[in-house]
Amino acid sequence: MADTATTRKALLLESLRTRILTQELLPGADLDEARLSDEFGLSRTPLREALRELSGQGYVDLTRNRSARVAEMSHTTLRGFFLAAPMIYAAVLRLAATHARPDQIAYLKDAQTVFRDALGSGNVAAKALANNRFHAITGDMADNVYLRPSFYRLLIDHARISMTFYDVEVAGEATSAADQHDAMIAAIEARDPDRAAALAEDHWALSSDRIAQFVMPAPLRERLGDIAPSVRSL
Amino acid sequence: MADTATTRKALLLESLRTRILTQELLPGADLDEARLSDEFGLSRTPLREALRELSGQGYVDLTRNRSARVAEMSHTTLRGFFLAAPMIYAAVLRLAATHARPDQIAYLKDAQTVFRDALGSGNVAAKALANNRFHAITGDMADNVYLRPSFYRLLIDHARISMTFYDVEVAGEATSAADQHDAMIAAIEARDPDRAAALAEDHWALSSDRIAQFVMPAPLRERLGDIAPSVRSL
DNA sequence: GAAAATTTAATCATATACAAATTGTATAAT
DNA sequence: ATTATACAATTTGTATATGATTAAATTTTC
Repeated sequence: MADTATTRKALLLESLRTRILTQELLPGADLDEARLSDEFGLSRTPLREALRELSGQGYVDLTRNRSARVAEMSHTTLRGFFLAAPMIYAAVLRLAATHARPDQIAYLKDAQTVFRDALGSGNVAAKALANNRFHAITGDMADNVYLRPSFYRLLIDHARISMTFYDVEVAGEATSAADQHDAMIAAIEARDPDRAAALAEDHWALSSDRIAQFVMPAPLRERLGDIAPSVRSL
Repeated sequence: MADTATTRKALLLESLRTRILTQELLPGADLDEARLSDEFGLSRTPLREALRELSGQGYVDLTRNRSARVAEMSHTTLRGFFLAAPMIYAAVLRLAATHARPDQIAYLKDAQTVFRDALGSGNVAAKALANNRFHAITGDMADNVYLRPSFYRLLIDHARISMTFYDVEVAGEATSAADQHDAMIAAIEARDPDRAAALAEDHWALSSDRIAQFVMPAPLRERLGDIAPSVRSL
């Protein structure tokens, strides 16, 4: 009985994480305790504890006497994301190349296989989740309790942002991301921290460009009087 | 009734944080739920939620079916601390100098006054807590949700390490730390990110030196046959 | 008709009770 | 003497019930 209950709790945590990462639950969405406890066949006590855990990891925001909500993403947080991401990504991958254990490298290769499969599937959520898992493993490899919380927080929002921006994918970008993953694996396996850090920055630049292009696209350049909905690139 | 209960919960959180920072609760110490709920006049339900929160912030480690424990500090975590601290401290102070609001600067000055008072008092815990509060405010100023969790995690262990090492304080070091705090305030007020970041690194170098001297002191240099307990410096 | 106040419904917070799991101890068998 | 197994005690995990707080809707008053 307790066995099934604890399973349900683990299931709930995994489900909420996935739904938040894939934006099935949008930023700011209300997480009603009664509704969720019904849905997962749990009482409200363990459910509330699960929400506390998710809050600690940055998935959820809590306010006293107010329902839990999916962590917000404003233009301010986006700015903070661009500032912090390159530094943390590079630091984590540098440490990963220093500390990675053989079994972790095996996990990473598995995750990369799953990622390439997801790229072929055309399933946007699968891509974002597979990418998330790949980088989460590098976070474990780095084995630094001080960088981990920030890195995971970044990965959450990187996945959510990707869910928005993978739709307007530029041809070839995804495969070059996959190639970079392979290069990272090689650098880690070769225990080459400098190369790993450099790859992290390259990888980031790629993501960054895509996101920047989405947030600040080339403006429409219609002349006054033009009526036909043609959009010319600059 | 609920008012006093929520107050007790806030009190519990504050008390546990303080006790952990000051090493009154040592790393690895068991946090028995029943005992704590008795001590603070709370039922176990809110107590368990409080422990989840503290776990998210890095004060406490949780394991299934096992009692909560104060977060460990091994030689591995210490190494990770030295690796991550300079980078995160500099980044946070740089952002603080960019984003600090006037009311936050006022808070920071208050905290610095408290810190100088604590230095005079000779109370080791008071020093560590006041220093912790000062830097926590700079963390708020930086206003970056991605750096904050790591920075706070660093501050926790910085305080705990200080509690060990402030005992063997070298004359003049504490006051120069206070002077650096003043310089930081000035840099933030002047909105000079580069100077703020540089000060963070200097400040860190000071802490770092003290800790290094404690962990790796100059070895005893007795000659075989020497009996008198004289300790010569190199 | 609009604004303010009071009531009502919904939701979150805490307390108590019960079930499950782990750890320690004692006894028996090898 | 040592190991294995069973039982008891302690502690954690979950469920249900009760109390407090907030938000909304209706009513009342100006």
